[in-house]
Amino acid sequence: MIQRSVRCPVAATLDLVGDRWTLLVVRDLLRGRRRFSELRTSVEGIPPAVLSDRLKALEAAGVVVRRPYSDHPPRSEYVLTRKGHRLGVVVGALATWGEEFAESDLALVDQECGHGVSVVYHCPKCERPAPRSRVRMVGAARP
Amino acid sequence: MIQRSVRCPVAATLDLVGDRWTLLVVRDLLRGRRRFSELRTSVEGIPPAVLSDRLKALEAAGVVVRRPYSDHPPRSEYVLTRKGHRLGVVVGALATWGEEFAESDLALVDQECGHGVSVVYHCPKCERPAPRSRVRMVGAARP
DNA sequence: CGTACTCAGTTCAAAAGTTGAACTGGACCC
DNA sequence: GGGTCCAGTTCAACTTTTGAACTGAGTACG
Repeated sequence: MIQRSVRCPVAATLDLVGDRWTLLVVRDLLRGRRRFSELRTSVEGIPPAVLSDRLKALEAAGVVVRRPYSDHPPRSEYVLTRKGHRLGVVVGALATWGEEFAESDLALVDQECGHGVSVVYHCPKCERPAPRSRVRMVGAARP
Repeated sequence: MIQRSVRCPVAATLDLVGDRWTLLVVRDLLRGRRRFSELRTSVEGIPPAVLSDRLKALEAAGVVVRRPYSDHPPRSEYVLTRKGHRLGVVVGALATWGEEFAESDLALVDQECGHGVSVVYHCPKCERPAPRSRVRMVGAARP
């Protein structure tokens, strides 16, 4: 994806993971898939050349690491970094919206209570949810 | 975007808003932009033909409504529906990730307390945040 | 030993999507 | 009557994606 003169975090994120198929690959890495062949079947319809490309791009972006687990024949698996795991919230937000507004039969659940969870705004300092209506995107000069 | 045989909410959402530029258009609609010319300048670099296409697709998906505000010359503005406003959490999640992991100088803030907010998992029944580590995507047969 | 099959990709031509630049056609401005 | 703004459209060049076939090393079966 083309480098924009972006300082917008949304655009910056989409530059890294906004290409077609990329977030579906991340979704399945989050679900524990690690190998090329696993991803190839679980990301339904992805052409192998695209999967290969996306994994290279995700590696270059520091979202996954490639871990060889055999030399002969050369075999690797792909594991999310911390940076990659944090994309879970993005995938979760897409899932939450899709559950409400598109046809689907998968859901996010909290394993402890078993309830369906959603993705919401949250103020970490006040330790409380921040209602949608109160949230704005603003310029914030950073060092 | 091509119709997949998907029941995955992530894929379903990406089918509607996963095309290049689409979420940047939504970002600026969330920021209150309404007119073609406003969007054209605020979504930096978007070719007008693409903006036109994306607005048509968002309208077809029920994410925006086109509201004529003049007959001669014909002029419309584009306003998010409830469905469209709910994409705020997706855009917010992309922003949260981008703030932490990519270069940016915009932030999400709660207007009431003034603090930066992030996007997190939340269990509405238990009324508490759900830690990332506890959240799983599972099959959930729906009527 | 020979054949089949798996895994992790690569190759390549055709199709689809994107870009950039120019153009349209009203309305308003002076 | 010339210039500008708005909301787009047109089109050729370019890039990306798709789908199908192929590779090459290793394992498994008989």
